[in-house]
Amino acid sequence: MFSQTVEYALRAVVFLADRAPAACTTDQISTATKVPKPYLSKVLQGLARGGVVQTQRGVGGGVTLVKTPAELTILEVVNAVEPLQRIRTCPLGLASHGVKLCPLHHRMDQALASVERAFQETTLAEILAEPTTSVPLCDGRHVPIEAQG
Amino acid sequence: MFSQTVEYALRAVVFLADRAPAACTTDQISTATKVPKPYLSKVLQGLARGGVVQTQRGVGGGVTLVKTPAELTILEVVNAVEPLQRIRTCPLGLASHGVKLCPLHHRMDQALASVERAFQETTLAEILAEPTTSVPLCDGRHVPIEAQG
DNA sequence: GCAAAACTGGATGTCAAAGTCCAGTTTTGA
DNA sequence: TCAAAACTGGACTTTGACATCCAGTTTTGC
Repeated sequence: MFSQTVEYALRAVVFLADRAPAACTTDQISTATKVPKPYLSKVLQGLARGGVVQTQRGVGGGVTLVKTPAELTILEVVNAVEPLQRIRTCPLGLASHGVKLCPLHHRMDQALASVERAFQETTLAEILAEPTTSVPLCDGRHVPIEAQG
Repeated sequence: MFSQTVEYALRAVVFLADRAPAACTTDQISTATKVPKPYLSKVLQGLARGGVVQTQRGVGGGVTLVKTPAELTILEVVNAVEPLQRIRTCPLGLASHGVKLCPLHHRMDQALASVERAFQETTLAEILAEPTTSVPLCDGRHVPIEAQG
């Protein structure tokens, strides 16, 4: 249902949000999120083009979020790499339908709308803050030195 | 978001529901739904394996729905050709997570759940009955002879 | 200046989904 | 019986997503 690219982009952004506002290298993100490094760099390029992250070359460089985790929604991340396509015109291309969808495609679009809404309503900060019995982020969660036992 | 195969399967089933309980040939369905005939036959084979339709060879044969339109949901059609995959385990394969999903994948799965719910709640009969200003089915809607002007 | 750290962008490889083709089987009706 | 109507199943082609590789560019610190 969701492409690998979207899954990878979200993992990377969650990791970056956890480390924000520090810059992280592609290597660090790749290791923590288990995304193949060469492909991750492509995904990050997409996120950069979409205005979600900034990159900085050279020693000490890396990737950082443009917005704070509290301002960034899942939807923005998804739309940066692979825009969520709502159904706006009849896929059969029937001129007679114009802008109005037939009942089938209307229902399908409602399902897409519910996904869009769920993604729109969730910020990265909320994901990091969510209480859970397991480790909050899928591995690689940053724990400040002073907080470690 | 939804594959071509799912889109094609739904178009075919909506058409069959409209003609139910009559049998339709692959040719008729292909023409009305604008799905390439060779590929449509593959999709229909999937629907047959999934128990959504029955096929009958030979002169006068064709494809029919196994259930009535009122009993058949969109979800059943989708699951027959391409099961909707909920996220049940951590995609990173972390043993430490067990059955509990991290917040990111929990949110993604909630989005999938909302799609599943929307599809579960809609029957083919509801799609055919839905009032709309445009033609109810995307072209090829059956109008009984006695009702034509 | 130079070497190491990092990202960039183009070329390439791999694989599954989408789509096509066709010879074969079943069924009906004349 | 036989031809036409229909579906079946396997082989093949095409396309795009996923993934890799590498030479090139930018930046920093010594």
